[in-house]
Amino acid sequence: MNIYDIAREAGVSITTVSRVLNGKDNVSPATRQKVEAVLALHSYVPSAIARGLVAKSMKTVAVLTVDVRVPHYARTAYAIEHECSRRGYNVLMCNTGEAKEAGMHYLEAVIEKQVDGVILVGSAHSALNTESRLKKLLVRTPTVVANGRLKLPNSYSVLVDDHLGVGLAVDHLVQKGHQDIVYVRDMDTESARRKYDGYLAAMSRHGLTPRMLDTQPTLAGGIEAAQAFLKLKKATALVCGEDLTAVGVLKGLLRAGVRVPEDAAVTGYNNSEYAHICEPELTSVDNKPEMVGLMSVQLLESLIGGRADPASVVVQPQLALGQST
Amino acid sequence: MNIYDIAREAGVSITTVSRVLNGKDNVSPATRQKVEAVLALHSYVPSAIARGLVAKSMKTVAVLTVDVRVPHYARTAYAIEHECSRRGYNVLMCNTGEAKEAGMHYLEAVIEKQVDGVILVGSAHSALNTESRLKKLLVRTPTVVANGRLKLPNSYSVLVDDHLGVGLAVDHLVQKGHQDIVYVRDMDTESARRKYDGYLAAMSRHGLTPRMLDTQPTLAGGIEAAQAFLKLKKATALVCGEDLTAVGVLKGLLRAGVRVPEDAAVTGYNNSEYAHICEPELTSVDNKPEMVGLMSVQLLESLIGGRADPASVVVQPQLALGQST
DNA sequence: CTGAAAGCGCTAACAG
DNA sequence: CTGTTAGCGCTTTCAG
Repeated sequence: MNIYDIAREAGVSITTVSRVLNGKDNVSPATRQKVEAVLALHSYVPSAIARGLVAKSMKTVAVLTVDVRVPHYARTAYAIEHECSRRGYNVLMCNTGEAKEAGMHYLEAVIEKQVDGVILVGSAHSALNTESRLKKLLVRTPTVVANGRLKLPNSYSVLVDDHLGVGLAVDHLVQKGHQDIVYVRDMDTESARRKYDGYLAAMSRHGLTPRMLDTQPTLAGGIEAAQAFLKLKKATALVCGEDLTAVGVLKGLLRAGVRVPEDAAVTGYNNSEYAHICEPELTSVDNKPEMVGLMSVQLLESLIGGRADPASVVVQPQLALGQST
Repeated sequence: MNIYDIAREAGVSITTVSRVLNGKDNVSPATRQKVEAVLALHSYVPSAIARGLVAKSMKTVAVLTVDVRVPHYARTAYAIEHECSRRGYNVLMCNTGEAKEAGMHYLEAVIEKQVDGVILVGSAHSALNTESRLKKLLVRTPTVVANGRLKLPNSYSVLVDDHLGVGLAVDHLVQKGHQDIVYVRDMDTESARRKYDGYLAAMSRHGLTPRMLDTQPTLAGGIEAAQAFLKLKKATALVCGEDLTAVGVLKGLLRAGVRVPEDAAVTGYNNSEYAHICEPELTSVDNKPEMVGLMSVQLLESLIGGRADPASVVVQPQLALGQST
């Protein structure tokens, strides 16, 4: 059942049907009614593909995350989808994993589908910068990177000031009287580097000596970090790069009989559900994924619309206090 | 840059370019090479929209969940996307929320886009059964419901045996010596009803008296349930309908100084990350979202392919032991 | 092995 | 207000 069938059945031209379909006003009430009756009778659904061919747009944007199962990405992706939907776009979800090849593969697929824009979530995607094909692939497609950067002429970023974020955690601990604050480094992305730099800067600002423990961003990684922490002399607080790691640290400390926050304080990052599930609840840096998602879509649409002065945006994180500090 | 430009530049017909693009074998090596050179030179990307118009398929499926931020849905959606991608499909992500209207709205949008199929995740979508438009909307679109049902001729389900799942939890508690096992009911979906029925059946099977507490599927809801539980006389265990609720219950018990599992045992449902984050870790029913996602895609593709005998599938949950029982 | 021509379902000038 | 006519970029007969 296509527009021709409808036109024939209503005894009008396809142009008229198209006009009714698109709510144009240059159709007489009588004709409109006649056409609408036929439309309703068959529950007619126009083909967005055919429309897309003409309009060169399917009103679709692609969102690439490493893995939507990671709560922080899920929140960002949700916010993006929500805002896109509000603006009449649908969202293609892509879980790229860590491998660059997979990311490129997804990009190729969605570029073929002529998505109106692409949002890359997470600084893990910065690795794509080394792909020479990338430039050619994305020349015609507006791209926004949420919390990362891409060196391309038509790509912009929404960045979270992670440097400041970790600083907030350190300042808070110092204010609580801590001096020997250890950083638990758990990832190796661009964003993770900004966090660590933020820690170093904050410690130096307070005239304190930085110390760092390396581990994995998992529960087990956190537990190991806690064990390592307990062997350090007179360290009293841990600043973690991820909530999950912080929860692991908490577990490790509690299992060793260390009281939190009395004997040791812990901070997390992301202020995810994880931070609220554990007991005591974590003090964590809220890096505003909903805001980042919203801004990303705003930025993307201004790029799609070819509007002037799209500028990269920086979101300010906030410290969310829990009982772990 | 379209197929005409390539054809002109390579000095061949568009038909030949199309053949090269699609890897057909009826092209001479020389011609193929010539065309491929031009293709590569311009990093040519064919338009999936134009192809879609001819093929009447964009190799896309829509996945509707209430909210991807819920870990269980995120895991299911991830599994679906992963499997779809493997089979050459892209996935449209839709967060419908609880309202039926929103669900219908998303369905209309993706049906217009001629998705090859739709996967509805979660029994919350069963509410759509009351929508009369639904039937007309989905007549031509293969539909799979993951953990729910839709009364439509061309829709099939992948169901989790939640009745059995809760039964496993009860059996385990009974085996541990518990008699007074309370059910914490936290949702009102089809799946939640199956869980409660499973509880009742299991209790009756063991000749025990069922008791039930009603609350919300949130941390706060769990905490309230724990408080209510403590007022009951001689109850020693709680079976919860969701991990998040169970974590709340745990929190409530620990805060009241009740030791888990010594004084009271708790089980969750979903075996999500939540279950592992809390201390002690939860014994939880693993309802296999990855398996459900995989089966859903398999089923959907057999529907799309018009293959014979697609049948609804039932997945068996398993009990994942933690330290909370 | 190669190309001409028709058409997928729709929108958009351009005439009436 | 309405219809005719071209495409949008591609695949697919059907002839050579």
